Amino acid sequence: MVRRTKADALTTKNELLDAAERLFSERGVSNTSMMQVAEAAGVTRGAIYHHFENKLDLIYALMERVSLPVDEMRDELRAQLPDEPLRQLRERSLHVVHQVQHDPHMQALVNILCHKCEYVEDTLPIHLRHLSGRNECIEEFVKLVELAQQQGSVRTEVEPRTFVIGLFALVDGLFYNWLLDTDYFDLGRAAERTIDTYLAGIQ
Amino acid sequence: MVRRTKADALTTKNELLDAAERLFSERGVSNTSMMQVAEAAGVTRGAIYHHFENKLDLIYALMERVSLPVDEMRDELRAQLPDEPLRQLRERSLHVVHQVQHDPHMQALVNILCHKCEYVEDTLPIHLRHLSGRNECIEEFVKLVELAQQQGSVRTEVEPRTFVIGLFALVDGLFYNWLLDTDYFDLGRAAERTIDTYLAGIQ
DNA sequence: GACTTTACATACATACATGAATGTTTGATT
DNA sequence: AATCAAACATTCATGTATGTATGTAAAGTC
Repeated sequence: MVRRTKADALTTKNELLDAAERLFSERGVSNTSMMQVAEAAGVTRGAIYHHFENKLDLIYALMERVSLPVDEMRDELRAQLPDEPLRQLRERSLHVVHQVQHDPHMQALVNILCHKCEYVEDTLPIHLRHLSGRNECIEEFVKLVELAQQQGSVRTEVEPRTFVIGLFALVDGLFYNWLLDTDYFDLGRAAERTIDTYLAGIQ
Repeated sequence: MVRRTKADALTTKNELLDAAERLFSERGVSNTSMMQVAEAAGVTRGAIYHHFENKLDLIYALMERVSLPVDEMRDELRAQLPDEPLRQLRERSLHVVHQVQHDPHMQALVNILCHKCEYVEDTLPIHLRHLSGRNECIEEFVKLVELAQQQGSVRTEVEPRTFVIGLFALVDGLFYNWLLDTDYFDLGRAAERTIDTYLAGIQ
């Protein structure tokens, strides 16, 4: 099989991304060769190197496919619950949890970043992106907690930043452990209970 | 350099372990070859394959060097605080946090397991060990929460298991994020505050 | 003191993975 | 209709990791 229309090329590219997502998530990034990805997508290595520069570029493209809907959710909740900053925190956290639990792409990607990919110098650009996204989100959350504090619904001795770091740690930790063994507990249920417990601790 | 006494051999073995710990933690497991470990320890590859069967065996040996002091702490606290199960939880959690923060070996190992090693089929024995240790510990913690519930210091609608999973997630998440950038927040301080917040949520 | 074993070093065979170079076919353009 | 370029396939050159086999000198053993 040789060369196709532009639409077909896009199909090939997506099949490559799907295959990469699956193989990386199943067998690990450094344990999966470009050839294996190509074979799984039904093409040769030539196809991959035509669409992506190298493995890093491929992972990078995987990330681009997902992380968009986070921002919409923020704006939506901000409009819906303008006077309840803590509920915005809660709903945004639970929303991400819900995505990871039910969206296969999201789940595979978080799994890759969490368990199937080593944090080394080569992958720095990817992880820098990860970190900057996280930090940005933390800043937003801190503002929400400060707002709640001004409203009097959060004790004044609570440090907003430390509290938010804990919330992120809780969610990340739930992902981390759940992805190790998705049968060990129900993610959505555990997230709801534990986040509410954590939130109850500052009120 | 050729062959030495038994004591020297043990030194060589430990230098190999130190080198592996450092390189794995700095550059990732699959990104570090046996030869690099050997060179860093000042020996040739032959030395490694003499002391360890392969890379997995080496990682396994790294784990053996550390995880012992956890059990002592449990027994000690159980004796010291027999009537305060929640404080046992708190102190045990904070103790592990303290270890990760201040013991270089522990920190490197957690870093390796967390960020520098892919969870794939090859490394299954290692991760199974990790999981079984975790689950065992979770069971102990659940018993402590149930005890606290019987004492009336924890609300009855709290599910002990879910609560404990959250506590583990919180601690794991703190490790996970702190190890990504140890300057971003102070681990010990954040752990103390957030764990107390979480515990306050069930009282 | 002879013999065996330990503790490595050296050398080799094999197996992949990568990246680039080159070839080929067909859609797109004019 | 001719040309160009996209979309791959194929091939090759290179580097590198692994495991093993073999060599060797000193330590242990009796």
